[in-house]
Amino acid sequence: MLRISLYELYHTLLDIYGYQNWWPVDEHYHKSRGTDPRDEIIIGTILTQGTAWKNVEKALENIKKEGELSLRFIRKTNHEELAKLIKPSGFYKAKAERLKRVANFFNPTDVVRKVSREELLKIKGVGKESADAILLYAGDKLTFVVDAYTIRLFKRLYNIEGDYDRLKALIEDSIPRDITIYKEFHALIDTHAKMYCKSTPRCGECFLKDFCISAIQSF
DNA sequence: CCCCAGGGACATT
DNA sequence: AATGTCCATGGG
Repeated sequence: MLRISLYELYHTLLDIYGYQNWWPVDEHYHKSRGTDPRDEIIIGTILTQGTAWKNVEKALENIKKEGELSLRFIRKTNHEELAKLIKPSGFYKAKAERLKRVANFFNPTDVVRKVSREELLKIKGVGKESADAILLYAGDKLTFVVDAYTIRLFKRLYNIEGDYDRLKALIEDSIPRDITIYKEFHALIDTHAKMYCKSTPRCGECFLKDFCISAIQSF
């Protein structure tokens, strides 16, 4: 028996924070250069692994400044140069290799809409969250993205334990099967987790405390 | 100084 | 199947 249904949670977060419009891309950049904005989403997905988005933005700016924010640029740039450009995003040597593998996978381009989750998961460096993020935000495929914030919020709010696929299935079965709602809900969860349901939560100020199991007990 | 951030691979138990 | 460790920069 949930104190607040998942769909009510979605609407509550939407009322408070408004539309997040994820995934953020520089539309003007891609329009003026003829590059694919989906490339930016795929690149950002790898760069943000275990890393604050602020640091990813620095890396993306470096790529724009010194090269081109596209998968073809990733393919033609050597490892050392690529690693140097993405250094601010951390884990840069591993991420340079992951970017190369993903960029080569999406060659020829425009297969992102047809690719399956299983195929993406075969790429070393692409786990469940990255695969789902690419599918949902770059491929407009109806699949929900679970991340560390989702697991933390749902554990506290509902006492639902992690396990990626179980949580993913639960959410997909609890809200309307709509691409925009999937995109927004995931983004809203992250926004709320960053502002209130942080590593050390600010339960006293949180507007969800009356619905939250953890807040009542200990915070 | 500490902890944490839009994860994932790999080793250990 | 769970848990630990490493990868690494930058901000609070």
